[in-house]
Amino acid sequence: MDLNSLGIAKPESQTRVCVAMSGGVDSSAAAVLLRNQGYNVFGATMDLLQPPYLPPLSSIADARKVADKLGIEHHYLDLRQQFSQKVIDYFADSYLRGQTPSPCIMCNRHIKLGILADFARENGADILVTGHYADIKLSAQGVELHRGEDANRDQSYFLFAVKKRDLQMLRCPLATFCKEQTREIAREAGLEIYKKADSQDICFVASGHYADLIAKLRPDAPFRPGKIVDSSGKVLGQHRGLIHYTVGQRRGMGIGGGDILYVLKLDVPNNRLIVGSKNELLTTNVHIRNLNWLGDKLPETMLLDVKLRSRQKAIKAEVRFNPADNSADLKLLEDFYGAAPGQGACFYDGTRVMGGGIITELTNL
RNA sequence: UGGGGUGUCGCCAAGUGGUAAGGCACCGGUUUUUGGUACCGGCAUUCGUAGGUUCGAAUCCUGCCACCCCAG
Repeated sequence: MDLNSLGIAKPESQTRVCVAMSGGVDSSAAAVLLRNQGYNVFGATMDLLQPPYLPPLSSIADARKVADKLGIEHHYLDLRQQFSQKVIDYFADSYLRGQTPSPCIMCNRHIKLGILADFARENGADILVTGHYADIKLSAQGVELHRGEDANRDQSYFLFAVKKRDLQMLRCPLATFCKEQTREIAREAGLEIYKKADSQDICFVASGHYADLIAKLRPDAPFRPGKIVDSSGKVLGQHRGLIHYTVGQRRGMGIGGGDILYVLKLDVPNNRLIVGSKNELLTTNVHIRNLNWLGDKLPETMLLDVKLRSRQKAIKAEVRFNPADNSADLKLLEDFYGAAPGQGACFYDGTRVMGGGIITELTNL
């Protein structure tokens, strides 16, 4: 039996596809595409937000309208509790430790894939489709996750922590379209949402006010002003509370007169912000935990390209894996400034995402 | 009190008669499924102050003020 366009050995009409429908342009267009190809499509919309977070922007209603218009089955999932635990709690607790969380990575692992993938399987789906901009390639060994063609829009970084099992059923059909084409698909299908604005920023935080949210959730977080010191301990100024800073940050310290200063470290126990020159920010070794491997067999060591921040280009690194505790040590072979604990380290072998982990410690030489 | 020095944007700092460089900070923007980085743009009609000389001064002269150093 030949494989259909989604890599399943069944006719389209018997291939059941769950589309994660946010109510936005991308996921709606994805639903259009698959329905038009004759797949047995159903939509699932996750309800993620509840007070005191941002209101859900009417996207659930939009998703339902789109499903109706397309004439496909639609399911509503109330995941507010799970989202709050797996993403928002993680986000807040990370700040308590003086780290810089990547909520989108956790959301993709636990919610958008994780729970939703389980739901899709329970409802007989062979495939889960999302609007992510990343390239899924099928090989004899299974599904491979690759970078999206357009490096500017590539979202593969945010998917490295997805469970291998969930990745097997993931497809991202938008990876070959540009945004205009995607909108056109939605418009041609008669969907009103075709001109909706792109989403951005953290979905549960009003732009520019994440500290307010943490203050509500974790009154014990490091909000108190304290000293800004250089690496020798010399006091240079006052910070507004460690919560407002991240390693590698340059602005917001208000210290002028000398060279450019960057945040080197958040010293939570002493409530001090340690700053220094760009040279001091150079990171040579990074330790990661929560290793997620998407390749076939975990090697002992491997030369990989690693992306340590979403918008930073990948650099070469020698990675030594420690399967015993699911960690890895990276020796960076190119200059990298400002790796921040809490951020994701995504591994690439060429265009393929091999997995990654969460940065916990740095060594600057 | 005597001798010397300094006073230019929040900070550092060019500029010694021709009509205020630059850096840092700050602000704004671009990029963006993480408020980082990067990139772009803005930012002293005014040079401690009051007078004077001059066609024209932050730059020369005088008084005053402030701070610093040495002496006492």
